[in-house]
Amino acid sequence: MSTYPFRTLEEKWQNYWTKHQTFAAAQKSDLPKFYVLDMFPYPSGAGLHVGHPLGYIASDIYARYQRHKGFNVLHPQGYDSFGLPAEQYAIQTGQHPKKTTGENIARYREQLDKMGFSFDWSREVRTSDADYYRWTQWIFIQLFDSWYDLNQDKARPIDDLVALLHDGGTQHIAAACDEDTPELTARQWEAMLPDQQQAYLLHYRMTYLAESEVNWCPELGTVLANDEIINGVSERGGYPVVRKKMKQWSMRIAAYAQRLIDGLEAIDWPQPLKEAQRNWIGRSQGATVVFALQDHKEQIEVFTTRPDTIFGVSFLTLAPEHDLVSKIVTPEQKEAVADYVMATAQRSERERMADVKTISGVFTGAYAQHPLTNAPIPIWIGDYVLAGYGTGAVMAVPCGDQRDYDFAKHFGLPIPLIFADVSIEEQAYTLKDPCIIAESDFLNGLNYKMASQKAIEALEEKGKGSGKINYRLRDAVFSRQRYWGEPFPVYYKNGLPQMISVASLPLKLPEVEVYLPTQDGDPPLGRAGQWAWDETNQKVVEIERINNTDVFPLELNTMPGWAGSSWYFFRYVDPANDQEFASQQALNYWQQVDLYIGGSEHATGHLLYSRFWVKFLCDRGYVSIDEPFKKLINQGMILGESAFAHRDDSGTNFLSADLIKGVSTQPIHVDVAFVSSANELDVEAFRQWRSEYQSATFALGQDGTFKVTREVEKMSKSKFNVVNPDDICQQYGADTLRMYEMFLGPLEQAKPWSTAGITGVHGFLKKLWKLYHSGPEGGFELSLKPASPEALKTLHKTIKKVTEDIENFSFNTSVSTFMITVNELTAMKCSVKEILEPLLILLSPYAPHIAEELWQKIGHQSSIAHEPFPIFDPIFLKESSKAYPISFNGKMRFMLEMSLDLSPKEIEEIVLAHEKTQEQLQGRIPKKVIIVPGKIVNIVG
RNA sequence: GCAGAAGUGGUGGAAUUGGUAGACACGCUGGACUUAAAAUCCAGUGGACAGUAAUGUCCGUACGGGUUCAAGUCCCGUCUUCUGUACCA
Repeated sequence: MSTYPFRTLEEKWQNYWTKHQTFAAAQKSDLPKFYVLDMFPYPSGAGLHVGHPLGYIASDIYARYQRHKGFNVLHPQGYDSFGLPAEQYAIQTGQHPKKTTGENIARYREQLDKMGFSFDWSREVRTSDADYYRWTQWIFIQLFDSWYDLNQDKARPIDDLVALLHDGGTQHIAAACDEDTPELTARQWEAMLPDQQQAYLLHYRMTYLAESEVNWCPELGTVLANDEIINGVSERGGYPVVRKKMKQWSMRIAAYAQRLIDGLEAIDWPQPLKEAQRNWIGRSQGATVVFALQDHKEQIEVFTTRPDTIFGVSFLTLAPEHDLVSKIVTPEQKEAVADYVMATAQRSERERMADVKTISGVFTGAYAQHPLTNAPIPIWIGDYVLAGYGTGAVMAVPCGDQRDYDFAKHFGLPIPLIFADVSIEEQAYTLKDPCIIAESDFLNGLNYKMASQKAIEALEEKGKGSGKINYRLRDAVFSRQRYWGEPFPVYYKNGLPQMISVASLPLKLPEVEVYLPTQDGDPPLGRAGQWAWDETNQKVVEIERINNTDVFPLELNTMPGWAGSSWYFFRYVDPANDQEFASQQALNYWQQVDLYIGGSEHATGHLLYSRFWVKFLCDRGYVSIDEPFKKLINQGMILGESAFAHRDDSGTNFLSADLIKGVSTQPIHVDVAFVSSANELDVEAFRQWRSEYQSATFALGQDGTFKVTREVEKMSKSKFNVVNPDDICQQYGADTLRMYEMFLGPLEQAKPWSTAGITGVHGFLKKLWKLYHSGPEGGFELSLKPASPEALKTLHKTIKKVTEDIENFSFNTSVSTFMITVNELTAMKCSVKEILEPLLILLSPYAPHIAEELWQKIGHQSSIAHEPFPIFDPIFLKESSKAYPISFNGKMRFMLEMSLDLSPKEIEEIVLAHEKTQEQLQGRIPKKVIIVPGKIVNIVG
C-alpha cells in the first residue's frame, strides 16, 4: 500500500510550475483581468513564521480560483526592502544593508516557494532596487512640481500656478499652502528675483521644505511620522519620542483630507478599517473665532466645534508651545510662564499622555477681547491644549466642556452658565442635543444647530471668525535621517532645493563606511565621499568639488519606508519598463487592485499614504483610477502559544505546572520546540538550551513529567513561540499546511497557532490519495464507469458549497466540505473519473500539488491551473431531496431539505412523495400546494 | 470616554434571506490489528431523566424580555470579552 508521497510530489510540481511559467500573467489578453495582491513583506532576518502565509494562502486560493473561472489573473509578489531593521543590523555588524537584505530575500523566497504559491515571479519588485526607486524619485519630483488648487479641488502643475501669479497675483488663487504664505499682487510677483520666486513657490508645492515640530526619536536617530508612533513611543523598538524643531521635507496630504474621507464610500473595505481612517483624518465641523488682544496688535485664532457657546467663554487657553506665548506674557507672569513652558517641553510625549488627570497651567497676565461683547478674557496656558491640533489655542467654555470645566474649577475661574434648565454643579453639560442656549443675547432659546449658525453669521459680519471644517490629519513628514532608504533627487543651490533632471534618474544611494550620523549630526549620507551634484553634466561627483557655480551639495536625508510602498502595485503591471513607471497601456488594462489582502496594522500608514499618492497621480493624469484597492480584506493575526516553565525563588529549581499553586514562582519563556502537545517539557533539551539552565533541578508533577503553562501571545522570536512553516512542510507537506491554516478559523479573525488539529487535515489528504490508489501495490486506479446518483449528489453539494465559500472568503468551511466529500466517497467506494476530475479542480486552489499529481495520473498532459471551474447543477440534488413536516397550525407546512431552484410542480412531487407527508395527509388529496417565498411549502388539504 | 467586533459542547469552530443547533476537526472513551508502541481502521461522544435494549421525553446558543407557526439568527434592555483610538476643543 503506497502512502501519500507529499514531499516528492510537491517538489515535482513546484519545479514544473516554475519551468512552464504556469502562473505568468499575460500582458495582453482577451480575457477579463483580475488583480489579486498581497501586502508585500519586509524581508526581516527572522524569516517567515506560520502567521505570515495566512494571507498569502487566502489570496492564492482566490487567484487560482479566478484562473479556473477564466480570468487573466495578476498575482505578483515582491519585497518592501528598504527599512530600519537592516540598517540597525548594519550599524551593529558593519555589513552593508544591501547584503543582509539580499540574503533575507533569498531566504524568504525559499520559504515561499515551498508553499506552492502561484505568484508570477517574473514581475517581482524590490523597493531598494535602483530600477525601482528611480520611479519613487520621479514621483517625488512630480509632487515637487505640483500645487493643490482648492478651486478645482485637485493637484495641478506648478507652471499653472506661476501663470496665475503672473496674471493676477494671489487674489484669485485658493490653494493648500503654508499658513504664513504672504499675499502678492501680480506686480510684486513680477518684481521678485528668480530665487525669491522659487522660495515663494515652496509655500505651495505638494512636497515642501519646512521648519516644523517633528517627532524626534533619539535612540533611532531619526524623525518619525505620527503613524510610526504608538502610545508615545516608536513603533519599531519602543523608544521614547520627543518634539523637536527641524527642517524637513513634508507631503501636503492634508489637502486631500476630505477626498480621502469621501473616497472610502466607493471601496469595499472592512468597516473597522474605514472607521480607523476616518478617525485618523478626524474631520470636525465648527468655526474659527478671532480674539483681539488688549495691548497687542496680534490676534489669537481658535477653533471650536461649539460656536453656539460663544457667550459662555470665560478664558482662553494656549498650548505652552504656542508662538504668541512669549509675546503676550506680562512682566509679572514672565517667570512662572517660562518655568511652565520649560517643564512641559522636558516631559516626553509619553509622560504627558500618561497623566491626563493632573491639571496644570499658568496665567499669562494678558487679556483678550470677546469678539461679540468686548469683555476682557484672561489668557492662560495649559498642557491640555495640544499644539498640533487646530490652532493650538482654545476658547474655554467651562459650562460646556469637561476639560475647561476642570481647569476652571482648579484655578477658581468663573463658570458662567449659558444653557437653560440644566445643572452644572457636578460637571459640565457636554451634550449638543438637547441643549437650549440662554444668557446669550441673540442666541437665547435656540438649539445647537440654529445657535451655531447665527453665531457664525454674527462673527462673519464683524470679521471675527467664520465657519470652518478642521481636520486632525497633518501634513506628513517625509525626511528620515537614515541611510537605508531612497535618496531624495534634490540638491541645494543658494540654499534653495532643486530637483535633478528626470533623465539622470536614478540617483543611486552612495556608499558609506559607517551607517551612523556624522560628528556634526548630519545623517549618514553626510559621510559619503561621492555626494555632490554637478549641475552642468547632471551627475554625482565628489563632495570636494562643491563650489558656488555648478557643483552643489545633495540632500542628506532619505525617504521614509512608506515612499516605496505607496505605489508598488502600479509597478507590477509593467515591472521592466525603463521609460515610465508603467506604460499607459498596462495601467489601463490592469486598473485597480481587485483584491488586496493584508494586516490591519497598516490602516493609518501604508493604506492612507497609498490612497494619497494614487489620488495625486490621478490628478496629474498619470493614472486613471483614484482609489488603488477596490476590495480589501484584513487577515487576522496568527498568535503564538508561548510556553512557560516556572522557577521558584531559589533561582535554579523549576516546578511542574501542577505544583505551582500557592508557591511564589517566576514564569520563564521556554522554546515551544521543547514542549509536546500535552504541555510536557523535554527537560534535557531545555538544559542544553542555555548554559544557565544546565544545573537546574526539576520537580516533576504527579504523573512523573514536567509540565509547562501556556499563554497566547503575539508570535515573536523573543517569546520563543515561533513556529516555522518549513518544519510543517517537511513533516506534513505544503498542501496540509495550506489547508490547515485555512481550517484554523475565519480568515479575518485572530487565532492562536496550534498544531493539535493538523493530523485531521493531513489525514484527509491521505484518505483522498488512498481512495484512488487501491490497486495492487498501491497503484493508481480509476473507474471509467458512470457515477452513481449518490456520488453525483455528493459532488454537486461540494461544488455548490465550495464555490459559495470562495466567493465569501469563508475558506475554513470549504476544508470541512472537502473532508465530508472524501468520507462519503470512501464510504461508497467511489473512485470514478467522472467524479474525480471536477473534484480535483475544486480542490486545486487549496491543495494544488496533490490536485496536479492526480490530474496528471488521470492522463491529462497540461496543468490543472486553467481548467474551467465545475458548475453546480441542482438536478443532481433533486433526486434525493426530501420534504418533512415542520408545523401544524391550521395549515400544513413542509420544509424542503435543501433550497433548490425547482418549479412548483417539482416541489409538489417531492412533497407528495414523502412518507411522512402521506401519513399526515391520511389519504386526503390536497387541493393545492402553496410555495411560500423561501423554503416553506404549504399544503391546503 | 468614544468607535468597532464578538459571546454556541472539553477545544477550534459549522448552521445562505429566521426553518431538524452543535457540521467538520481536535480531544476523550471503547474496539480491531500488534509481543508492545506508533501508524491505520471501526464505533461512541451537549446535558438531564426513563428503559435490558432499540428508543423516548425534557432542557440547552452570555443574561432578561419581546415579535413569530418557528429565533443562535430579528427587536428592546443588561452583562462580559477582545480590538482600535483618545486631553481632538
